[in-house]
Amino acid sequence: MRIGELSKNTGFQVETLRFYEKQGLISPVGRTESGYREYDQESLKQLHFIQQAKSVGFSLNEISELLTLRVERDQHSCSEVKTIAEQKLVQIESKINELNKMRDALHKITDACCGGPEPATSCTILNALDNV
Amino acid sequence: MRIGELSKNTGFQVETLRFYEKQGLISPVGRTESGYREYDQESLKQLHFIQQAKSVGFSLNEISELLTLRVERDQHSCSEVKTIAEQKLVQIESKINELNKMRDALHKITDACCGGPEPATSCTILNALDNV
DNA sequence: CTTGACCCTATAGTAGACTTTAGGGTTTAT
DNA sequence: ATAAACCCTAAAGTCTACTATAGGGTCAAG
Repeated sequence: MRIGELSKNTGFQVETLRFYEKQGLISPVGRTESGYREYDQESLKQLHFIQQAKSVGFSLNEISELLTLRVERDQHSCSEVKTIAEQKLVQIESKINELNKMRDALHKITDACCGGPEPATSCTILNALDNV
Repeated sequence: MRIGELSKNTGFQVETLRFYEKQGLISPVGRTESGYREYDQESLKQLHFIQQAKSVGFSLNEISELLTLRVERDQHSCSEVKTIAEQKLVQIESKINELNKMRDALHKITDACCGGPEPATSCTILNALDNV
């Protein structure tokens, strides 16, 4: 399968696939005489893996690490994999907490504002942002 | 007050202050003969405003917009301000939702993993990321 | 045998929010 | 008077994850 077909089968754009190759995430099985990349089912599987990993919040660097573990499964322990996953979980949760705090703070000052057509001369939102 | 003192009083790095000036967020009251920026209490207030706005999730572009409203309070209505705040609230909430989904998905596959010292040959996390 | 779809490389650009570098004046304390 | 600390500008670099551009081969169909 050439890159265009791989693109259709995975939803990743052709440029993205070449970019992922440069990042070391995937690589073609070989090249045709004319230099075209050739891919097989394994590439397809790897890209599905990448899609899934992205969807649960892993960065490309982290995915690269996970792909290594995936390929070298027998040389690595479950705990190694779980540790990475748990770290990501902590990161996601701390982002959620941060955003929750933002939402609450913003909610509070937004609720206090009348939102009416009158000039914002003493707008509670602007005032709230003023007073530290 | 020169830029170094403003930096100390606000916690923003000197380079960041100059960067903010380039972005149109702040500007010195004037310059000394030798070209040094000079700031007053208003700069301090603006930077506190910026800090607060950042802390509730506004981007620099949005803060720039808010600063304009802040300065031209009488020419703008409360509803203008509130609209911006509410839009941001919606954005923050949708980010939270997205992260919640990620957390749940990751939680599910992480919980299923034993996390033990055995090889990751049939690690449930790696498998989960494999199977779309 | 030519046209269009497809492929290649290398390099640059995008967004956001800064940080770093290079090169060079000014002020202040000793 | 000199060294440290501080200030200036312009331009380039950082990070993430791509996207776009320029310029140029290859393959299948008509």
